[in-house]
Amino acid sequence: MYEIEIKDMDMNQIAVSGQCFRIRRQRDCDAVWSVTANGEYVEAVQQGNRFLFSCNQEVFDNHWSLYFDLSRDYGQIKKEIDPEDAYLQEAVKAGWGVRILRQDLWEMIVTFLISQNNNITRITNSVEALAVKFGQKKNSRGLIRYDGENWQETDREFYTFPDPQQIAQGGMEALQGLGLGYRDKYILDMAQFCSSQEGKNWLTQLLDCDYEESHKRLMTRYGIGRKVADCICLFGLHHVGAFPVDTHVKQIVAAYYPGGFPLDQYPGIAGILQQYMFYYKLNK
DNA sequence: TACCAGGTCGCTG
DNA sequence: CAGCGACCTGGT
Repeated sequence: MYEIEIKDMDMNQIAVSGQCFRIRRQRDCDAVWSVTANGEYVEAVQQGNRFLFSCNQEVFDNHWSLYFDLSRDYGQIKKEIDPEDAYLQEAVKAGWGVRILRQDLWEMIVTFLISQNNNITRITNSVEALAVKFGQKKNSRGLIRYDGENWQETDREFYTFPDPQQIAQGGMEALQGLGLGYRDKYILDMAQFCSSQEGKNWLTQLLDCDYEESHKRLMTRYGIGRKVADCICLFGLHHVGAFPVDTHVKQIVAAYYPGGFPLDQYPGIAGILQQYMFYYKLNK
């Protein structure tokens, strides 16, 4: 176990902010969060700014610290927001603990292919169904309460998110029954492409492209339009200047930003502000 | 019963 | 290039 103090972070807000679909409350205990990412698993308990993780400090420093984007000062971001912008200020007040996680590129590609014209409950179910069906079952450590106040480690099982080959393996047939709907063909096409050498290179090279270039390259693939490409840039490549405009953001802009959202005012951080607004709209 | 959900595709004008 | 209907599916 490892205990650490972290500012500007709230597990619940992150879990329901619509950027990740594999952070959820541990089924046996509401206070425990289970997090699956990059082939690893950890559980966490939060009390205010204090967090207890089920991994040791070395694993936390090498893995989870990066995942939770701890090197970025979100307090500073908040200070850069226009104090006159009432809606954004309200959004930050509500979603003060939202961060942009550093998630796996391939997982984000598949996840946001699933997300189109869909809702968060169904996306979550489909992502988990993919993991259970095609992912690898692994063992890790979790947290369990042993008296009123203290925690100890316990064994857990989890499923990794499947790689392209694992998803492509069974063809269209294997993708039925996962609630993917018509998106199944996009996912199969992407899985087959990313299993090829050309696709592997494409994935690797995306990591080195700037926002403009990666957005352009993502858009060339079947099933990825402007919005999904922006989500992949923001959540899978950590281009936090990307500003995905979905149905909710459209509604926000229409209601509160008659002249359009002032993107010019926030170069390089618009995606973080978008996340505050998105969280606020869905959870107020 | 219709409409909606973190949209995109394919077709039409 | 812009506009528009179709689209899996589960929930209100």
